[in-house]
Amino acid sequence: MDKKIATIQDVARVAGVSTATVSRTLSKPTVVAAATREAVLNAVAETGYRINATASNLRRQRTGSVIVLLPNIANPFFAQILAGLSSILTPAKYGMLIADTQSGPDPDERLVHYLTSGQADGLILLDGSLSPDALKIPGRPPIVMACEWMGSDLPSVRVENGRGAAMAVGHFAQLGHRSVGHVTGPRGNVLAESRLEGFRSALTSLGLPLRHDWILEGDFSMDSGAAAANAWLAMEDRPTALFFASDEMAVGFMGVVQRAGYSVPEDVSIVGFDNIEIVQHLSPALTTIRQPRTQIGIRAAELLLRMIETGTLTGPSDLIEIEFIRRGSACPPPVGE
Amino acid sequence: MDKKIATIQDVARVAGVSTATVSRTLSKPTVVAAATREAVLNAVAETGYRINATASNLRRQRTGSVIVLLPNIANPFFAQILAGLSSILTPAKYGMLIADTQSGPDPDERLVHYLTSGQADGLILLDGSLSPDALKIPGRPPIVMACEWMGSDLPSVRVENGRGAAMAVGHFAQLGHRSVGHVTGPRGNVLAESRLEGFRSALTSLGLPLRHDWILEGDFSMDSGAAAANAWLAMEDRPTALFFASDEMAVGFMGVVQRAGYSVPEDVSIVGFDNIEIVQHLSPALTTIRQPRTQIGIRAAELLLRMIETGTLTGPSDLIEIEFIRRGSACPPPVGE
DNA sequence: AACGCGTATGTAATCGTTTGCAAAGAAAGG
DNA sequence: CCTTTCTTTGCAAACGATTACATACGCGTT
Repeated sequence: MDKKIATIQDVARVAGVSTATVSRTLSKPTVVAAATREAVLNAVAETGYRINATASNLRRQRTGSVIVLLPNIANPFFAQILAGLSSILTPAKYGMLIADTQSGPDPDERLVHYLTSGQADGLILLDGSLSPDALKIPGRPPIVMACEWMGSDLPSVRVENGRGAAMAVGHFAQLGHRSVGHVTGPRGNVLAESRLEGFRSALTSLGLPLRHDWILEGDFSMDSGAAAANAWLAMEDRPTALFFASDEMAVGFMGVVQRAGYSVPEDVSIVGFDNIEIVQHLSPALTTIRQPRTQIGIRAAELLLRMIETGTLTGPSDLIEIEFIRRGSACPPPVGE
Repeated sequence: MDKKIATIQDVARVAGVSTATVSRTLSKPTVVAAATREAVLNAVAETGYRINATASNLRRQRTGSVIVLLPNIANPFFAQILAGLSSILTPAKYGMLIADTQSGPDPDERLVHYLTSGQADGLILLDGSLSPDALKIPGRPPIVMACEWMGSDLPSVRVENGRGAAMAVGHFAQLGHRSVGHVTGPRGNVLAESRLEGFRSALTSLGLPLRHDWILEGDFSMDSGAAAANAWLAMEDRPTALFFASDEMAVGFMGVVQRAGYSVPEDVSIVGFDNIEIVQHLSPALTTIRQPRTQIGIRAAELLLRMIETGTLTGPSDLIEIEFIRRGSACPPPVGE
């Protein structure tokens, strides 16, 4: 009954070699003679030796893990990005540490904490509303943004948010809508801002009216979509089409208006953003802008690994194509309006 | 420009004390004299010292992180459990390492790998379909199951799956349904099995017919719910009520039948399981069984931390209350059927 | 003066690897 | 037979913290 776990010393003793040779056999097998190598591998099997990651990391001055900082784990939107990240990090022998900025008191402070704590070889940021000041920290590990970030030149993987908004507005215009509204993401969030900006400029370039009372503030959540629905129901002069900065808000909206006896898209056309899995199963299925979330995760992880490997803090930014997905939640506006 | 990060040695030098004193000041401040403590803290501030977790962990023979093993990160169901876990682990200074069993080739092998690799002080399992053999490993870290597991006596946090199913069936019976079907989770998954079992025994104890062709196999996903809908539509003799082993399947089902021109609940009553956030925003809002997922995560994390702290491999099992949530997706069966 | 005791600090070993350097031996060339 | 070069291995010093043990000092007691 071997209660204690074997160390490299034990393996060395069993194999009749030095610890150095064991270490080399495991890390660069080509430099040791074939016979020795075999002896060592046998000893490893016999003792059930597993390399102690902590000791290895200490000696090699690395941690073997990257931290993913996101605003809210419970948001399914991030879950798929995580899946993409994991699919790259795991095979590369990096652990994926998850931390959410919301759970603590001050999000920015959390960021600084992780930047300085040396707990990770790299960071991936999924939160679009963190302060850029944190970047000044000397000796910080490489960071990759997996979304846009205000005026920062951090390496990033992002998505054409503005163009997505323009696609939505263009679709409405093509269907004949002239009164188009927008439900935004939280103020201060870059994703929200750039979608709003895209919405605005698309409206003006298409010669459609831009009405402030048709721009409703949301926070990406379903509840805020439901709130927007109530606001919409209470309006005197309603827009016939609404572009939502997130699918979740569109879902919340649809639930309320449908239960109020209105029909989507006959009474109001809507387009979401993200293409979360569920929206294709709704009735009507939601027309939306697809963000390839797994892809975003994969690219971000690859980029970060490259930076860690080469030891640079800068890197290219990657722009990922989005796609307009036409389903059943938008149609021409009701006649006579 | 201090490129290099300060070590405990630097702090000791600046403060004019030994490294031992610095370490003690930081870990148990009461044992050092007030004046020394202040000097050390000043030195810490001056040098910008951050404790090196890797070195600390090596010396203390721990890792400071726990691994969460789940079947599929992208499943929003787990996201909230993760949030609960995180809310406990983070304040307790434990990192949360996420790994999914699906991404690799052999899930069981992954489990064994993490069990033996010594990368974590503890494990939390969210996958209901892993082999119990893995537990035999000597010297393994403590494990907590956050769901049921076949015939294992691992400490766990679980939910009254069988009772949930019985609640759903009871509700249907009370409304007057006599033909009740079930869409299951994936075969071999414990959650799925116990809900199915609960469904079966509830039917018989209520004297309702148990028909095999009314039990459809799903896999918890929306797509499988949609498939079940097509199967239902194709039936000669349809059940008037369906209990789903997951909300997601119920959503998939509802989408298909609604687009096929049927109405929920007038044509078919449905009840889901989980109470995922979205279902209250659907129309009709889904009647379901609520599992307090954040709560599950919290309890599991607390249990695991206690086990780590006391160094035991066994612990109590925690049963979390579920709740029947009546919304709008079930009503009395259509007359004349 | 000797002793005991408590408090505060320092010394140095230790955790388990990795790796620069040196040494040993073999092969090759003159 | 003496260099030179190459391959293979071992020695021992890191990596940066924690902590058992030793030491030093102050102060009260006998």
